[in-house]
Amino acid sequence: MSAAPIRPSDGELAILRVLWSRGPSTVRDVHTELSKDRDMGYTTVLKLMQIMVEKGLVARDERARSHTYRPLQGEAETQRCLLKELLHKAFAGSRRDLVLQALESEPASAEELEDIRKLLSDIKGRTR
Amino acid sequence: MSAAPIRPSDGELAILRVLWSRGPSTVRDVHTELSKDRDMGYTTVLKLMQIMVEKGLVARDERARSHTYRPLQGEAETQRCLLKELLHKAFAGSRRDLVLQALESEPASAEELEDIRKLLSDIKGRTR
DNA sequence: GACAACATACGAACTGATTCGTAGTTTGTC
DNA sequence: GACAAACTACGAATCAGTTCGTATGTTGTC
Repeated sequence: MSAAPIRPSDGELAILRVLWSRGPSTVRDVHTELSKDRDMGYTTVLKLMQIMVEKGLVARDERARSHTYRPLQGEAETQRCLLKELLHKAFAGSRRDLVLQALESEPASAEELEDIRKLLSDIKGRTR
Repeated sequence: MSAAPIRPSDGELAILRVLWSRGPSTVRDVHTELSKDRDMGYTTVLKLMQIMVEKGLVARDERARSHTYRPLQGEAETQRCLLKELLHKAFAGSRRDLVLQALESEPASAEELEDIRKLLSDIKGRTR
């Protein structure tokens, strides 16, 4: 049994997303990547990543002078964790309502809907 | 054009949910309701609701000694707002992935899936 | 009128998250 | 060796959200 996923804060999530897409990275890598969007100092990212080690969100390889970090929990796992939280806080646990609002938020394109329809029949097939 | 919905904090959301389900309520009403779950002081709820007035989340009717509060934005609207935020923070904007994880989180029941399938074809019909 | 019950107002403490400056260490180059 | 560049460590300020104690005002009952 693996441990329950840890809920990352917003800043932590932003860093995790870089690690998920780039694979193990240094603080500089992550900072460079995040700097494309927001404007944050290098040591801010460093500090955040150090905290993430303590929390068990990432592991650090200290063999090289520039430590490399890798995520300790998967993207899907983390997404489910955050979604579950929102499900209970805002939707009283109704997944139906959640999906409804997800699809209503901005008009979904036809391809998007078709895509999701396929997804749904996949899951149904599996459940059967 | 109505104003963009305001993102409520967790505590504010809990209060809004009471107001959505009960309709206009006093601080005491809300406190009584929330006390069933968590354990929080009366003045904590009061303070929170006062802040919500300032933020424009709720309106206050001061005619009676016990002021009554009503929500200024709807439940669905607020849900979409929160969902949209999560969509971009955690799913890189992919609604498909979001719906996928929503359905995978806990195994969905057959009825639940069927329910959502209907929902989907409704939306498709509308888009067409 | 005195008192108890209950209401609002509000300052202040506390928490978790974020941000960054500064200090000190290691590495590479001349 | 001296210097610049790049790294980690860490204390401290700041901010939003939450919590609650205390002050103060109103109402109803005896």
